Amino acid sequence: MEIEQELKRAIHKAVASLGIEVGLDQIKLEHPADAKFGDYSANIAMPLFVKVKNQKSPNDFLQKSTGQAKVKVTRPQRLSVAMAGAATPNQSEHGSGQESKIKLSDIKSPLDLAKLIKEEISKIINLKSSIINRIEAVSPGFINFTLLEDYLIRQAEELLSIDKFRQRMAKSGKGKTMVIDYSAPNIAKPFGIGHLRSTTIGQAIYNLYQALGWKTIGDNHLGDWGTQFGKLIYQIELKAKSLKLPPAPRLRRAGKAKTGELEFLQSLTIADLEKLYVEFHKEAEKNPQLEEEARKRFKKLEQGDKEAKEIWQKCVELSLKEFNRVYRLLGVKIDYRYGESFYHFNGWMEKVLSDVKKKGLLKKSRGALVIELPGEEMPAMLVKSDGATLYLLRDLATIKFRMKTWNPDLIVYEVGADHKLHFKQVFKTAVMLDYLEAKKLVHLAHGMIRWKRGKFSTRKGDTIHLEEILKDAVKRAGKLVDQSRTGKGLTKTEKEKIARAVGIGGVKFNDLKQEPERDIIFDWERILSMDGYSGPYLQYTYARAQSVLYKSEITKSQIPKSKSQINFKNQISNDLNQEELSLLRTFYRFGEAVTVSAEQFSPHILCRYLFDLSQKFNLFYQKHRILSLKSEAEGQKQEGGTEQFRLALTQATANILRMGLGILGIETLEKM
RNA sequence: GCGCUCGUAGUUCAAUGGAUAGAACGUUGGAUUGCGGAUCCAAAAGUUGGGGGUUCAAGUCCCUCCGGGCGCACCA
Repeated sequence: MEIEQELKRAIHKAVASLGIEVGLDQIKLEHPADAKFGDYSANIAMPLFVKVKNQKSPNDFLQKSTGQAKVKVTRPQRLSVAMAGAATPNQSEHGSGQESKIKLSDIKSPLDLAKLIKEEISKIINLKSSIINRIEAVSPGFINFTLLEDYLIRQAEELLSIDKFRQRMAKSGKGKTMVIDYSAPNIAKPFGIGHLRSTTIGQAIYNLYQALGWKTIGDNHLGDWGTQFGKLIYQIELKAKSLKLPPAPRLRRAGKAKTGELEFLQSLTIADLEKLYVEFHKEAEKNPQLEEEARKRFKKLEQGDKEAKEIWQKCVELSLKEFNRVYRLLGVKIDYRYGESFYHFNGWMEKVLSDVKKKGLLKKSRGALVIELPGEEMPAMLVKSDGATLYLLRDLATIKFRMKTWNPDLIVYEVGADHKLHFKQVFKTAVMLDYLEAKKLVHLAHGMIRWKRGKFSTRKGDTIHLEEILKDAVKRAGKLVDQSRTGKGLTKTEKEKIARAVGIGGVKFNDLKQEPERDIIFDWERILSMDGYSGPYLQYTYARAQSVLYKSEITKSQIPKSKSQINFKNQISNDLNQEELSLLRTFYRFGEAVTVSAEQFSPHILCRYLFDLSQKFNLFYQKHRILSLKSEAEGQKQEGGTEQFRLALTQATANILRMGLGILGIETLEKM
């Protein structure tokens, strides 16, 4: 990554020495899609050419540049060009006896300018020729850089030790703290497929920032407070009444806790709660009065009613049991679990309300407490007209709490796109209350998993349980292991472990490989797919690489800990072949893939990278022998250097896959 | 109605404003007395929803139309 900065500085200097001023931040480098164009490419000559041309007739330039200023407002980069005239001091300052044959004024095309810049860059970069092999100016005006093989090899060597590489990667985020709010299933509702995205993407973002050296704090903001409990309480009361069961707390006080409503409560499962919730909504459709009843029950709960609290608690218990099962299956562990109720029981919402009052922002509207947001039609509602709280208030309380507890540089919400408006309101309000600056708040809104017709609705009961999918995935993976040719020598427990890692890894990867914001149409086959661009493909590549490394030790009877000591030094006797080179050219971009994934909150970028690497490795593997053959006569053996070198390539690939998959929350297997 | 968002091969998706729009699945054909065939290679497949504009350069930015999705205070 340092190389990129260095190149940019060189280009900047080169351009300046031609008497053209551009900001360093306006120099852009990219990796050309086609490897024949080198490793880095700069397009600076093309926009500059236009500017340089226009400067020739001053009037023209004025018109053009003002006209463009208008257009460019929306663009991030704006070129400011101050071209030196023929006899400015600028020119003489840089002009030496070595001045290029082509003059700036003679330039006819972007390509000419690119050539001119290239000449200047060559002068600068020649001094550090241990990095760049070739610089070319090509039509229509790109300047392409090809890295030196030696440099690529040095980069690859860094990857031979995972620990060292991790330390290096963790430099950029030192001292920064991020809180990420993810998963957040709702109590008394099943852990549906909708929460898969928040959980896997959120965990990946968490891991990405951690890899970059941030202090990361994961907080599972459970939906364990709110009017939905009013609905459940109502429905449970109704059921208990129809069973002629007296309310629980009274019985308990009377020492007869084993019967009645309490027993009914004890007998409930999460599936029952789900059913009750759906039943409520069915009834409420016919009789809107029920919504009112539910609101009353929630208000009772919020005011501390014992009976209501008992039912609530039971619901929380039941749900947590289910959630923990799913998290265990997923292999996800979230640092904290401050649910919404935490902010009720600890008085955080009152604190927020008093802040609002102090700022003079509290308004009453149709009996409810709201804040008016400048530029927004709708005010943000904090408290309902009946005095019960709303989730916006709880989210504000959450921000206040998180700032006080961790003082993070960034708070990320991995929550579905259907909450966009909500978070817009939350963020705006939090800034108005001076809790933090707007730039510290990010809503990473993932698209919905939905049917062809529309989104899943818990209210109608048409959810798909995540647990069911995960179990199915493990089952399918199990079948694959049985069929696999290497599966034969494995024990039953080994097979089970593999099936689990492959099944769960497959589901997770499937969710991560797509850009987060787009909707996903639910497709049973797709979510369980295990070939092509999939988790198991990457896992397979890793296992294959490990297998080669393992064998290399057996044949050479090396001790295991020497594995990571394979190195490139003085090992290359021949020219690199195309596949070796393409691996080397992929290796050094790993850190960049991690950084970009994190910055853009897009794990799919890392997914792409890892898949690309795997494809390249598999092709390399197919075309070239890594280990020398024992049976071959001494003289015919691969030269030792080649084997060492290829083993190092294999080791680097395996290490990247292990780190990368680790970040994605996917297990790697030594055998599968 | 208003706001946000998406529309790319048969399907599912990529593509920091750059070069010939790339993958995977599916289809067709091929590869192994060698390190794991859960692999690899090749081929066919595209008017990037339509139209206009900005730009040296547009799938990408702007406008407009069409089509899907999400949201629009007393659920979360």
